[in-house]
Amino acid sequence: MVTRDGRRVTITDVASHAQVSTTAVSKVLRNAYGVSEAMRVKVQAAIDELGYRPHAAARAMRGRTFTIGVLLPHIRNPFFADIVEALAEQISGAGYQAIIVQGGGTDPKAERRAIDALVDRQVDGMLAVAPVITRKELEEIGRGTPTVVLGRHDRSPVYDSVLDDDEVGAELVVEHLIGLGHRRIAHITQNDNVPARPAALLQTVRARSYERVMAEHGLAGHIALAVTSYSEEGGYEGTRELLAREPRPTAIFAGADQAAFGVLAAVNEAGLAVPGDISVAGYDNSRLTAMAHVSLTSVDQDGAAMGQTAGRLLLERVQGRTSAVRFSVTPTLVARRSTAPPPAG
Amino acid sequence: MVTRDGRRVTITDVASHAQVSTTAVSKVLRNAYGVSEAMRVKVQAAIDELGYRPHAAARAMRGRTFTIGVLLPHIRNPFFADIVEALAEQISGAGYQAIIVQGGGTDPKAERRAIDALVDRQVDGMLAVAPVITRKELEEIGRGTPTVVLGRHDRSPVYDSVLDDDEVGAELVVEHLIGLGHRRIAHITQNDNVPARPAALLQTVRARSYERVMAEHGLAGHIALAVTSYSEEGGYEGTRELLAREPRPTAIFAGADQAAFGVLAAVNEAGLAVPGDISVAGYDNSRLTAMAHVSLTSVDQDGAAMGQTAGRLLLERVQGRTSAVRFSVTPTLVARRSTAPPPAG
DNA sequence: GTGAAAGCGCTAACAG
DNA sequence: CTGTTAGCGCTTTCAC
Repeated sequence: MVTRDGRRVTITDVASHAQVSTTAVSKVLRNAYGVSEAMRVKVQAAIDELGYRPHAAARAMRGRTFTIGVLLPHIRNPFFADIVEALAEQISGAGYQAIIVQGGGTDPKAERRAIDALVDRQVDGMLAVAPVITRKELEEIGRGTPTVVLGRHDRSPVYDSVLDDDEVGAELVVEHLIGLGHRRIAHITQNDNVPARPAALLQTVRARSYERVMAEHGLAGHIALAVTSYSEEGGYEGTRELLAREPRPTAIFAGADQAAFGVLAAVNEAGLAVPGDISVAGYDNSRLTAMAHVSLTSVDQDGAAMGQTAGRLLLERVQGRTSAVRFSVTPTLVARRSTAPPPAG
Repeated sequence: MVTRDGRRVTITDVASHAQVSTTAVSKVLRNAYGVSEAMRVKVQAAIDELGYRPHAAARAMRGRTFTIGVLLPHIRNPFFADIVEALAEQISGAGYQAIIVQGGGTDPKAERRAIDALVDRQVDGMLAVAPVITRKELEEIGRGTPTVVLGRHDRSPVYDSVLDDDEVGAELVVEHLIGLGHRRIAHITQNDNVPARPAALLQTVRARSYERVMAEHGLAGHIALAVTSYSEEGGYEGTRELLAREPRPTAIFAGADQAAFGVLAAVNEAGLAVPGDISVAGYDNSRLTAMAHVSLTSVDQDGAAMGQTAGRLLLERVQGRTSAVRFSVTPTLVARRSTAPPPAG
């Protein structure tokens, strides 16, 4: 990949080595129309011999970069790994590479900077996971760069959407707990003060769905929300708050597994047993739920299907599709040992 | 950031808008030497007014990309998040952006592709976290792109190294367990069949250190290794294997927290208590260790310091430093409730 | 089917 | 201190 004089091998080196024009090499590289088999073989041989790889930045000046940018709020949630892995797998076949940038968690300014960084690097497409900026901003970006938004509930004619049916997911959990006999079911949610409309955020959908199902079962009076965050600390703090109420809940539904782990810690610390005294459920079905000391009831939302679909949609966009599509996965409940009937009395 | 006709705003637009040359704009952008204050103000006004952002790919053709590439084996380990966050924080002040690519975990081919992707995108510097390719390959890459390697124990005059003193870390754990009275202490390690020399890998260093300390205390006969992987599944499988031995260990030291969580699950499933029947210790001091149902004894290796240092070293390299440096953090033991004296008898 | 040449947006000499 | 100009490596007309 370097010439005798230490320079990087360029398309010109390949061309002169194969005794053809740079145009011909370029065409072979891109499988473009109009190259004879003989030419293809000759050029490919030169490419292999010199170990040539196209210079992505130079490509970016004219055509594609063969790069898909992924915006993640952070890389702490293993659930994101499922999404990214499936995406990478899906696009690699077409010669695409995924690059990841971290947005600022819940800070819209930092998120915007991260997205701009991708746009400035001329990614051919972008997957934005649970972004918090406004729909208007996303559309502005989507007009310039093919975009898939994952995990938001607002609709747009500009970008594609991939999401989990959080309404159903939350419903599954609450119905499950009610079915076990629980009435005092609490919920831990996340409240960000972000530009995006609350109804567009998955945490809002989960919380509203929780409230709705409670009300439908005549349990509106037992609605108890702890508004912290989808993190271990958030789950821990929220639980301490909920346990201090009188009477305390017999079940806690955390909006995310990470928060549920914090719930387990707080419940345990309070000298209470799971599920003997308190049932606990999470959301995401991350690997640790199965592994946890007390295996955790959770909602599976098939991150692999979401990531794979996002990849496919982006490739389609690069291919030229301009209409927006919306893909929703239906979650399923995975009941484990952390939920059981409430204690008698 | 787009002109009336939908084109992206370029340096030429800014120049004509401010009635100056593109050179002047370029100099202002880069804080280069030789611009009057008046010029700076005028150009900056035009930049702000037009919402101009430099085109990273175009920059890459001539000078810097202001991009640092980070290679991660995968994004499942939250410990990596500490490193990346600290790195991003450190370099953002200098106007740098971090982009992350996933190597193939333990697959050297995929890892090499991921690294090449960064090089092809002209990153100004690269942080390779726990790479598994050979030192020779790393040096080849390091000659072309400023490189910091994190978590490897081999030395190189070409790239910088940032690492945890895994020898000390493992020693702390084993001494701690021996101090509590344990003799049958088992260790769960990871064995990859990778191009890198085993001695260069942190898991080997931890395992060798475990064996050494055991031997030093006359416990060579009690050395028990389960060779699986640093993952929940690896910890789980390794533990089932260890518990089947006769007599079974009274303590299990997992080489990574993720594996330790699998240990907890397997121990629990076997109807044994932690730490009543079996003490468990991990490595990494990830946040969940404090939160876990049974809070986990672990080794803290200050990922933030490592990430921050990696960022600083990379900026120094970009600035022109060519000599290689090596930075090692000294780990500390964080004893929690998962370790206690062995059961009597 | 093939190649010559223009040009993407920027930076780095170099002149003025 | 400021501007003119060449050219980075590639893709894309457009001749041949």
